[in-house]
Amino acid sequence: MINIQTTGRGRPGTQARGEDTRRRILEKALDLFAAHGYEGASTRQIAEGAGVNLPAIQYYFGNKEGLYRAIIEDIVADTERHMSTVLPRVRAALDDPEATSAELTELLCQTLEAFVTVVTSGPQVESRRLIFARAEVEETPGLDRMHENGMQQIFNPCLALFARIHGKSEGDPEMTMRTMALIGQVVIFCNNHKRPILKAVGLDGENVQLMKQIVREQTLAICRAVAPEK
Amino acid sequence: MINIQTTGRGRPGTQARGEDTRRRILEKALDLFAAHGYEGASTRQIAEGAGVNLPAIQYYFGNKEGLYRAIIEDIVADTERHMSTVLPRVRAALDDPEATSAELTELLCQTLEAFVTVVTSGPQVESRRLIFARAEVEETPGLDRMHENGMQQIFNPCLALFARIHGKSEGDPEMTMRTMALIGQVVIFCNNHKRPILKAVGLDGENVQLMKQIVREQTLAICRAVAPEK
DNA sequence: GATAATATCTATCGATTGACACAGTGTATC
DNA sequence: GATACACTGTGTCAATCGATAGATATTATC
Repeated sequence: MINIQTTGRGRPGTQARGEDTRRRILEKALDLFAAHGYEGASTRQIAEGAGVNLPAIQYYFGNKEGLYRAIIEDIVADTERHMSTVLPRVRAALDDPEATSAELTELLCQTLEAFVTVVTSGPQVESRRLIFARAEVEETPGLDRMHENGMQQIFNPCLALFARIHGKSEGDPEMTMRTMALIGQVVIFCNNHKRPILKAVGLDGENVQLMKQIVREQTLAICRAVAPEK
Repeated sequence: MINIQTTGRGRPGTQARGEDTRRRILEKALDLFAAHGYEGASTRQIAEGAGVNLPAIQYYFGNKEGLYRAIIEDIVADTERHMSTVLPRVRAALDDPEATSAELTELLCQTLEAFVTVVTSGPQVESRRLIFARAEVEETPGLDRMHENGMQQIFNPCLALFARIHGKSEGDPEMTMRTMALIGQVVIFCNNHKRPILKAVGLDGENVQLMKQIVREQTLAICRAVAPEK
C-alpha cells in the first residue's frame, strides 16, 4: 500500500522518523531535477544523494512523477505565500474605479518586487529558480501546474494593472505582449546560475536589492512614457 | 569510418543523395530536441520521424551529441548572419568617442530588434526558439557553445551600448544586471509556444512587428530616463 | 510482550536507451 | 565490368531506466 499523502506525523501507530527521510528526498530531488531536468535526473541518483534506498521514493511519493509534483506543490505554495502580501491590495485597487495611475504604477512595481523576492529568497533558491525557468520551456508532467500558478499569481495581476495604466483592455494582445516583456525583466534572472554572467554577479542580498531597484526604475520609466505625471 | 564533417556533396566518388537524409535528420532532431530536451529525445524517435535507420545518425553525425552540436552550429551561424547587419555599426559607434547618446540609443534599439528577428524568422522558428530558451537553463553538451555565442553576439554589444549611455563601466555589475533585464524583454518570448499565452498571441508577421515596436518603445523609455533628450 | 502500522532493506523485473558490428545496396570512376 | 566509395539495412550488445516483490527492521499502542 502506498501512502503518498500520509507523512505519518502524529497519527496513531506512527513514527515521525519518516518525515526526515521524506524531506531529504525532496531536497535532493529538487537539486537534481533543477540541474538535469525531469528526464535527466534518475531516481537512483536522487535516492543515492539523499542517502535512502531506491524504493523509498515509491514509498513516499508513489512514483517519480509524484515526487516531481510534490516539489512543484512546495514551490507553488511558497509563491502564493510571498505574493499574498501584495495581491489583495492589487485586487482592491483594480476594483476601485478611481484609482490613480500613480497608485496603479506603484502596485505594479510592488508586484514585480514581490516576484523578485519569490525567486531570490528561501532555501535552495538557485534550484527553485531553475525549476521556475524550466516551467517556461519544458513539458514535463506537473510543470503546467506551475506555469498556471505563475499566470494566476504574477502575470495576470501585472497584466490587469499594466492594461489599466495604458487605458486598454486586458484582452488586447498588445497588452499581453507588453506585460510579457515587462515580466521578462525578472524571469531572465532565473537562468542557470552556473553561467559565467550570473556567477560573476551573484544574487546575494546586496544584488537582490539592486535588482529590485533596477526593475522598479525601468518599470517606472516605461509607465511614465505611457501615462506622464502631471 | 565516420564521416562527421563530409556531406558528400560534389566530391569525387560521391553521391549527393545523402544530403537529403542528413537534412531530414537535422530537421526532425531539432523539433524533438526542442520539445523534449537532449535526454528526453531518443535517437530512435529521431530516426523514425526522419524516416531513416537508427545507424544513419551515427553515420552522419558520429553520435547523439554530434547531432546535437550540428543543430546548434546551424543556429549559431544563423544568429551571426542576422546580427551582422547591426554589429559592425555598433562597433563603429563604440569606437567613436563623440557618438551621441541618441545615436547609441538608436543602435541599442536596432540590436534588440535584430535579436527579435533572430528568434522570429527562418524555418522551424518555434523549435529554434525553444532551443534558445533551453540554452539559458540546461547544461547539455553543446549548449554552452550557444550561450557563449549569445553573449558575444547579443549581450555584450547591448552591455557596451547600455553602459556607455549610462556613463558607466562595462565591468560594473549593475550594468550587467540592467542589461540582463533589458534583454529579458525579448528572451521571454522564446518560451514554449504551446503555452496558452503564446498560443493566443502567436508570433506571426503582424505580432512580430508589434513586438519590435514594444521593445523599441520600452527601451527608449528606459534610456530616456537615464539620458534625457535635450 | 503481542500486535499492527510504519519504515527500510535486498534483489530483480521488463522496457528502453545509445552504440555497434556487419552485411547489403546503390552509383560513380576508371 | 571491376573497383571504390557512399549509403542503408538487420540484428544485437551492455548499460540504465522506473518500478516492484517480498523480507526485515523499527516503533507505537494495547
